[in-house]
Amino acid sequence: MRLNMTTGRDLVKGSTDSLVLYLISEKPMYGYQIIKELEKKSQGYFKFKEGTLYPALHRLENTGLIDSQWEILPGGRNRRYYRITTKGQRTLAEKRSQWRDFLVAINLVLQPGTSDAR
Amino acid sequence: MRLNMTTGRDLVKGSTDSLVLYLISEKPMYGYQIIKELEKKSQGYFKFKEGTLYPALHRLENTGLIDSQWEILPGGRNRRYYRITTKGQRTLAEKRSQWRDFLVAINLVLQPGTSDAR
DNA sequence: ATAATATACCTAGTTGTCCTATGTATTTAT
DNA sequence: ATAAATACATAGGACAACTAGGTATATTAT
Repeated sequence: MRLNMTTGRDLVKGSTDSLVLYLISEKPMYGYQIIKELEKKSQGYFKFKEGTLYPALHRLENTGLIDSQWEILPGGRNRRYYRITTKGQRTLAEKRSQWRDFLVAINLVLQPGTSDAR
Repeated sequence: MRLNMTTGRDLVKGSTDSLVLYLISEKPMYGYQIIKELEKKSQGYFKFKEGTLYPALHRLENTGLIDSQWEILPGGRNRRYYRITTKGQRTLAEKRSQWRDFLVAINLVLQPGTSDAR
């Protein structure tokens, strides 16, 4: 039943917004494209579900970190392009440093050093 | 309102069980001790809430990754010591490799290389 | 003495993210 | 003709994390 036991995908929780924000910061992208790009760049590791990505995009837009613009394609298959905002860039920078802090903390714990404060 | 915006503690989500499992694997510990040790080792970064840790411990015990034994102290303040099981050790090893895979994937995405598969 | 803090356990209820499943609609490949 | 890919969307359920409360003893500060 529990599929996620061995995949380790739960680690993704909490990093979704950062990853998406980062990708969009490189160049404006639409949802479906983000899913494909993330999968390609990570060599198959990240396979975002639509039920994960689209709510995340709406979340990011609602908090003003990204904004969007529809591109009307010939036919009915339109695309919604997302662009990072100035606020989003500030937040992304913040998230980068948070990520570094997190890694440092993890390494401190895993470090087989003294557990005594000095 | 949203306090967690700047703390970056959401990154912890998904790594709680691994951290706890790792700590216990070093030596048997009781809940309160785990909270304090994690805080000390991480130099203040990890400050697990009781509402986070105790359910996590019960979760790990229910899935057979750890087991517990009460230590009766003189007075009424007893301690419940947790020990990693064989199954827990296997799972911990798995989680280590998942963590490595996750870091690799993240770095692949953040790498400013070609996004073309080769 | 007494109040506050630290130690030590616990859980019910809320919140929020992620996934499943489903829906709509067009285009391309078989 | 039919399946798969492209492209968007959301309702519902599962589950982890936190808030906030509870119980009880020991220690430290006032």
